[in-house]
Amino acid sequence: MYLEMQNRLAEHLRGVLRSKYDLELQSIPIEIPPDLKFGELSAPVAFELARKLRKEPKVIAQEIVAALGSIDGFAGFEVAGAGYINGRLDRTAGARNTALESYFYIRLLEKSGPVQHSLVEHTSINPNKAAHIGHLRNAILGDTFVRLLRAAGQRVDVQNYIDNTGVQVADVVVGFLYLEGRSVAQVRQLLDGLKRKGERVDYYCWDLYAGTSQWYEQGSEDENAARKKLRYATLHEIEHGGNETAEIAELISTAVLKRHLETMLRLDIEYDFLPRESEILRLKFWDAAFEQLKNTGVLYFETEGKNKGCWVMRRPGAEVAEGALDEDAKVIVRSNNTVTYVGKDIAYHLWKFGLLGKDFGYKPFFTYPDHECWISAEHGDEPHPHFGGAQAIYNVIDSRQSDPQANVIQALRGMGYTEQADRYTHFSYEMVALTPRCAVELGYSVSDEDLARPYIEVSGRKGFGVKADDLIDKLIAATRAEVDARQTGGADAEAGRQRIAEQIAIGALRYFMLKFTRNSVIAFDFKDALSFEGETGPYIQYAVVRARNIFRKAGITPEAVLAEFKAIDPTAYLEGPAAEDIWVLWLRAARRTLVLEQCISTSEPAYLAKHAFQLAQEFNNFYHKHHILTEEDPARKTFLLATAAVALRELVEVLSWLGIESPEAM
RNA sequence: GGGCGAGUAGCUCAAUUGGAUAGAGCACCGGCCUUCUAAGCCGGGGGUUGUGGGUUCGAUCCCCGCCUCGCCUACCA
Repeated sequence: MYLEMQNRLAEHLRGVLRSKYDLELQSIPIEIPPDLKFGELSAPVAFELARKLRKEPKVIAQEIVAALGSIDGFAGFEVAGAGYINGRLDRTAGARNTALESYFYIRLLEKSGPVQHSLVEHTSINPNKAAHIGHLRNAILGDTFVRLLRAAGQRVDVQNYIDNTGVQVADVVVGFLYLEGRSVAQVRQLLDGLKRKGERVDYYCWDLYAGTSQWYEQGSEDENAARKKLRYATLHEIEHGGNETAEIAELISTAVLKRHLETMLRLDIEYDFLPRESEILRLKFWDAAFEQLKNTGVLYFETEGKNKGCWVMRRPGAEVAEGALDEDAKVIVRSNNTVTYVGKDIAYHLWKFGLLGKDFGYKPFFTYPDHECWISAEHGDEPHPHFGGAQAIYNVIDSRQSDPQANVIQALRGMGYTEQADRYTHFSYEMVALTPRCAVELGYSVSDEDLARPYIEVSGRKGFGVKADDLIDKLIAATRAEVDARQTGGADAEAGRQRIAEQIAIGALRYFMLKFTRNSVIAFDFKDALSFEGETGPYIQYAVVRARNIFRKAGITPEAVLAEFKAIDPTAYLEGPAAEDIWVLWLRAARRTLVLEQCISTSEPAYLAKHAFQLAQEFNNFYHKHHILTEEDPARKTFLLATAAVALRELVEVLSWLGIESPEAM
């Protein structure tokens, strides 16, 4: 409702400016005033025009208000402060519209035109160790953004890129081959053994990877040099394929990848397609990209300076005089003819936009209750769904990768794909680090230098961090204890309690990862993450449960109440000082699509998290002040029930967009 | 050296992207359970928004200088 009214006001203002001053403004910002005494919507447009029209803002505002007349849905307009144009809504109409909004989905961008096809890539954990809290932030941000795009009516493919031939996988393979001295058969045996015992392969690799990383530095200088050589020899065998080393890499990376999918499924996170580095290499994506890059002049062969013999590209924003040597250029093809990571990434991104002229093979890999997740293959199965060829892409990758991401975008732009470059979003976010206190708590030895820092970066290489499954287990144990203590659902609700504890635990975790804006570093601490009070997921879920209890006890459904609400006149209950706090709740409820649009245009899910919290807060406030079931005036009771119904509907819907379930009881 | 980000209440973070009196949570202090569940509600103290200038009707936000911190910047992947 809010978004609709905002657009309506902006359109009318545009019309007034056109007819009265012959002015055409690009955008007419409409804001929500800081206090309800200023109305529900406000336009500071008069300030902007003051200089142009050489009049006082206040005078301009008065002229505009006079010309505005009356607008459907608004009770009136007035000038306040130094020249704000404040609009008051017709509260009765506003409440009725809000109550009418579909109980489940409202398609925000139903406007006109075809449905946008977007591709979101997230998670992308190297398949050589267990997922940790940093990966959780990535996956939760990505998954939530997918939900937001889908809520707005977009068609979205979810991809999880797998670097199964990189140095990280090579390191763990070195561990199996040379530290543990295992053959392919023995690795296979180990995997079977772990499976039988119900142990997690990714945990096993976590330790082995950290051990191997240490091993590279543990020996004498000569030994270390030899070990590094082994490392790169292993890497090249994996890249090349068709040998035992590559076979071990395939076994391990596939087993670990399955574990990652299981971990993420605990958080209700699913994928459609898993493109792998190995197929990008074997299907020769690079060769196709290289031709295009050379033909468009994005890449040039350097004949002088430190990059002599390499194919390089200019960095974005670099200013180099014509004909001068650009020593700072980015190397894409090394002098030994091998391709850098950015080079392969350019090829991959051409594929994402359907510009490469090549495609993956596809095989089914992981089955979800309602769909299949496919994986890339050199020779795929038929038939298969088609991925790639998207109009817009979002890469959920931490901010440390902003440089290579910018290079890829620059390359696309240079090749003439400017529209695609504009629709390429590096959805960047800051890392999750540990507070020194948390690191000590976990038993890591922490240097004095690190103890003085606000946070310490996690490191898979050092085996330093909190594993995702450990955190989830811990959260569920804590919520289960709380649920048991409260005897949630009655004394013999044993079976349901585990389910509820899981819903609350996941709600707490997802909310925790979403409440911070993307470019704020999360300094992780168990105390904060295990908190269920205040600005947390469980606080919001609790509000839902409270609302549901009202309807349970009243013996009526929210839908039935909203149907009854149509028949009463709520005007008397929406006006006057006593009604302000209730009207505030209605207004908040009416803001969902406005917030959704904001989240999508800024790629910032945190706004919706904040919205959910504020809505819950205002509902709790309302819950306390107005006792519904004892209300004697039947019309007023219907009005109060309708208020609760709208709040409940919005809470459940917004939580679902955040990937958080709404438990039946708490 | 260059690039990006950050610096806001004791702590952790917001601030509708330049708007009206800078707000939440935690922590601390004090109240509220015979009521639709206290994972809750109400009240209280807490601020020179790192710093110095500039731009304008208006700056936490934009520009310049300085200070502090983090990350990126290799023909490694």
